[in-house]
Amino acid sequence: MGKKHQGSTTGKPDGYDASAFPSFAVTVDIVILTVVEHRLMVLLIKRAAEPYADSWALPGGFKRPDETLDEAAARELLEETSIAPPGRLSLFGAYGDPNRDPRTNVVTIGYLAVTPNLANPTAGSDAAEAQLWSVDDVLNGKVATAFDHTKIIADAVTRTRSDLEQTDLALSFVGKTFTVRELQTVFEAIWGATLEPANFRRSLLASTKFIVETKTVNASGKTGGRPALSYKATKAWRDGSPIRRRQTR
Amino acid sequence: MGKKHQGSTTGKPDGYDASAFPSFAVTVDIVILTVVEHRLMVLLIKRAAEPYADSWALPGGFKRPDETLDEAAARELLEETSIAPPGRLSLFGAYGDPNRDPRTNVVTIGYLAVTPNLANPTAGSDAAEAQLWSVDDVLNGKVATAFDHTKIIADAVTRTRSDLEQTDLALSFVGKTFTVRELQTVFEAIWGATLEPANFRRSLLASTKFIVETKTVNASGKTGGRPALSYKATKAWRDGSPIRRRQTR
DNA sequence: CTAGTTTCAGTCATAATGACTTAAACTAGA
DNA sequence: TCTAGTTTAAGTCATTATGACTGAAACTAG
Repeated sequence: MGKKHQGSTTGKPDGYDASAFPSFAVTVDIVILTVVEHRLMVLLIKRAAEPYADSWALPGGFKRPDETLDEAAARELLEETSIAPPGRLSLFGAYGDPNRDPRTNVVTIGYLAVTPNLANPTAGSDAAEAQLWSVDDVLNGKVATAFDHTKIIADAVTRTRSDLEQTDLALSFVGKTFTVRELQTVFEAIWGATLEPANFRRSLLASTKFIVETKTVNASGKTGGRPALSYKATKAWRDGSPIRRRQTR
Repeated sequence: MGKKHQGSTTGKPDGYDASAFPSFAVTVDIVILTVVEHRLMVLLIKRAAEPYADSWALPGGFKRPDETLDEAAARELLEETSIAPPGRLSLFGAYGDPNRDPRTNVVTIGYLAVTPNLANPTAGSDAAEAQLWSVDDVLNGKVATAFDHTKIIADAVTRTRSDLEQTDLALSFVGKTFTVRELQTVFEAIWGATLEPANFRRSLLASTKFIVETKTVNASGKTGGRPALSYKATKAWRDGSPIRRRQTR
């Protein structure tokens, strides 16, 4: 605690002089993830204007002075994608590199949203502008993204991988009822791993039941094989995921 | 994707008109944690000026336009506490509620820093202004904090509890060499739990060695008992903590 | 009716964990 | 100097969790 402080101990201005500190634009960017056909996908929107015209960008926009960051994220999600407030909309990062936006100083807050594999996620009046992309392709640079959005998506995926093990995030990727295989597909797609179906099932149905059978019928386009039972999650998942990521030793 | 977008698909301005979007001050606030005598402590600075004069606040300050958020956090940490760049300085949250600062629109980014239990952490020329407080006391409202800093500290602690299980964060709380008991104290203080010393030791020294003995002597003010061996961490910790938090079933 | 596929269920050996017990090495006081 | 108390280190045992399989059950497609 050697150095002396200037005025306020927090460095914030004592008075109201708005010109005494640099000003920034603040935006929220939303990483919407879903699993489609065993692949983790992210929703991106094609930019029409410069900079980064024709590049693919995360949905998002400016925070307003009279709303919280959470509210801004929920509002932008609805405005730009028509996706209803999902069960989960969580902040995972902040990005403020000086030149991340060539126009002005923009600090953006990254939010993570997850939706079940919708029947036709990109269908809509703006279908041509919004599209699901494979996360692998985005992170491998096969998709031209705007700003530092590749980095933001990478961080969101890292958080998602971790939250799979720590929370009940996996349930956000499936519907209210689901089959064991559907759940396993989520873990496999996000972790990029293959799990033993029998062991996976056992972990969910061990002494502490993480899922219980339901009578609902699952109408999936099956290709053959024994029909899967339909399950729903119990509250046990609140205390941590039953599925552990196997560390590569 | 129902609603139409106005101009830019990301909601960012197409031109350069700085008045087209609301401006904010952006600050970084740093939660510095350490463990002293079995208790998790946080470093706070007494505010001299309004608002919240005489309240206790997190060290922090304004981000400059020409620096990254990480750089701003490192700079403010050094300026306000003279703490050298710690091994870890990680972003854990962002706070932008409309009225969190009564003077102007301030969005703050929360950073977590951790230091070993220094011999005399608050000693220095400004000792009267900076002080370690028990995290429990802060979260129980026994300390008058400025702004929404109690909430920020709570989030930092939540992240710390989680990172203890996921990363090698625990090592940041101790020196380069340490005793098994010192490490256990860190886990116990942060998780608010008691661990079996024998099992704790076994987890660290199992087939995969997370710590190895060193020849250095630990000069701690002992009160009696068998002298503890000195250990240092191995790289095995990179793949996840050997100590798991026991879920309260 | 048969082959193929997928879900569901069980076995077995090994690893990890919680709860203890015991030994070792020191300090402090009688 | 001896003894009680304390702390670290090390070992035991039963239970649970996990990886790797095997096999039965229930469907589809030809």
